[in-house]
Amino acid sequence: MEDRGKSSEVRISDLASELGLTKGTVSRALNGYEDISKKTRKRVTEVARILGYVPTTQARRLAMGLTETIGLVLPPMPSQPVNTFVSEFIDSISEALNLHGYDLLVHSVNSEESEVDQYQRLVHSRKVDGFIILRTLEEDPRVDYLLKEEFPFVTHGRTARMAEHDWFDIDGEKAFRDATSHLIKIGHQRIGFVGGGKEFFSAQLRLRGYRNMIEENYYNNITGLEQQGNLTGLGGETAAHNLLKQNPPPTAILCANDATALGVIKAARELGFRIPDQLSVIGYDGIALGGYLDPPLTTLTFSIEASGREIVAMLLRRLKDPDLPIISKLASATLKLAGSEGPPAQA
Amino acid sequence: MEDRGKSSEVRISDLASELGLTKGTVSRALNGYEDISKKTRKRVTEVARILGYVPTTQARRLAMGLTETIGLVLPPMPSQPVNTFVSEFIDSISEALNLHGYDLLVHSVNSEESEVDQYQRLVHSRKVDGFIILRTLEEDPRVDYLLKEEFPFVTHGRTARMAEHDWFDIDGEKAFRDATSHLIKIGHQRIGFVGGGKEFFSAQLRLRGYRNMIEENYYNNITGLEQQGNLTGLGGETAAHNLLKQNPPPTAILCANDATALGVIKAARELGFRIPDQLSVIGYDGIALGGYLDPPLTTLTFSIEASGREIVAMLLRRLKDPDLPIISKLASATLKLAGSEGPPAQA
DNA sequence: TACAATACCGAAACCGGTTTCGTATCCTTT
DNA sequence: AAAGGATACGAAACCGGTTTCGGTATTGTA
Repeated sequence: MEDRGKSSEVRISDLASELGLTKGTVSRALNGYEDISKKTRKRVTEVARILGYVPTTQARRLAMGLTETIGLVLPPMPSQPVNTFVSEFIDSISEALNLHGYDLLVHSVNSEESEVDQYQRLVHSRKVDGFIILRTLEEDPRVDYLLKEEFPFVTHGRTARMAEHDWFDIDGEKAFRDATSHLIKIGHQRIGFVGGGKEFFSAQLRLRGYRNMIEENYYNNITGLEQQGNLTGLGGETAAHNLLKQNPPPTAILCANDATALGVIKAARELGFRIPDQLSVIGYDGIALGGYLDPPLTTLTFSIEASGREIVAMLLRRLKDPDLPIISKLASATLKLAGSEGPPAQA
Repeated sequence: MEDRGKSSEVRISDLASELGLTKGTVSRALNGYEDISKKTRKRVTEVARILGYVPTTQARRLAMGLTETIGLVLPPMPSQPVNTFVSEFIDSISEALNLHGYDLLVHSVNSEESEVDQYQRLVHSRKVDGFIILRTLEEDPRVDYLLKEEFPFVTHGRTARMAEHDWFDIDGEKAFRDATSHLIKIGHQRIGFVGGGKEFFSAQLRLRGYRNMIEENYYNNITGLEQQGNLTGLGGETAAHNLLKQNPPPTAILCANDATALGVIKAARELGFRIPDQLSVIGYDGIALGGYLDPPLTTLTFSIEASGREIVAMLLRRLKDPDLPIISKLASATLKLAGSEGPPAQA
């Protein structure tokens, strides 16, 4: 309403001379210092509004010694079939950050540099106050580096050093206990599992949940049903082939994520298995698209948006008070029954 | 190799006093000015390396009067089933930008503010040098605003004012001519179309391609086969219901994007149509997940990564030379035949 | 040997803000 | 009426760099 067409090029000094004040006074007036008379403050804010003055972020941040920016370095994505997670996550954290006056800086690692180099550059050039780390590994070099630098960050996912840093994670172990338990309850005995790489800690925890529940139910004499995947559709396909060629084949397969589940389903179809009659499949992630499969994908789901908000809140708390003890939060996933799982066919 | 454990807090003044020089001299030495002796320059760079000096970005940018940052404001995403586009796009543009020393700032619009407000804030606070705009509308308020401010930007997608601004787009019109032509060639006569909202210019152009090809082949007496969708799975479902309850129903349906196609396929299945025997479906976007459907989705595809690189190149050219005439590029999509389309069943 | 040219660096202003400190004016108090 | 304390603002330093300008020491030339 008040803007004058072209972008306001008005600086604080312009405002000051326009008002017959010094820029220091103008700054204090606008920032609510108590040593400014009501009358002057009103005059200043009024003229600032009319002239469309907005402080230059760069200058303000330099003077105050902060960046108000947090960094997100996108991990290299190995041609995932369904990366919807990343965009939703970015959306949610940027919204949460913006709400608190923070900006989100997104970097990606080019092929010539290592991932840690990217972090190092951002730290040294002081472009960000902190990081959010995605897809943690059990032994994570990014975590090692930032801990060494004592630089603030929060991970999405735990690591071997989780006692030393803030983290947020979904309780994948419990989630897979639940899913396994559900399958057992409806009658399955030979339940397969397709995991992620050993390096992904979260995927390992999901395996642990599956394995514990299997052992608790005395099926531990049934072996050879664990497959190492890589969290992609292709990995799911080959793993499924390995499982389904067994005799007898498993009647259900749990997958460490939905992408893997898609691969498993594809391979199962090609081998002539009907889902869910001859094979139950359960994924993990809750990608929206699962609902459009035939049958719709039963999966373990959680709110990406809530995760993002929570992580941002944790990071901002950390930035405000670096001496806080480690913060962590374990949220839970819920089993969303759709159509890709059911009782096993009668033998 | 040379770093000293904790983050380097060494400033240019530290470096200067360490060397017995002034910071001006150090700055010039590091930035390749000609009035510095070889010997001094070597000494400076050497000590800088040992101390791990890296210039503070904020200060450098303030002094030089630039931000080296470009902004991306995520458009509100109405629960899209498959947003894989956004993450891939972000990945590619951030990589391209980083390569040229630019940063990517991602904002999202919270519910209380209008989208244009978000742009306005970023412009006035001088956080970015330019924008990349996604999902253009035919009448796009973001474009109107930035043109008024004479602020640099490149759109992904055309607008009604495309003659006045830089843009990159996929030739959706040609793509849908191709797809329609393909369907006609394999024998289809009743070909349906499910579009996007009227406000999305690109979706309108896809409709135009479809319509032209239909008319050229004298099927223009066949009407009522165009449906207005909204680029989501749900929209596809309802549109498909409308089309398939006709008598006779279409034997093929073209969809303005893959999400819509998923909805169409789901609805078709529910109504008992076998794909592709009784109904051919073709999407647009080339989402990776299409390959995991049964049957795999035939779709019009293009390289998101190449698009991102191209758009970044355009924007950087624009920033370097604001007086350049309008730059634009129309890339083409290719029809990726999979399994969701085929000859119509014999009548 | 004297002088002009050149090479090299120091000093200081500047970018656009914030913040500390000092002081003049005003009001209150005794 | 003089002293004391608030009140409200100006002056200046500061954040961490870059860039212009000017001066001195060194070299080259006559």
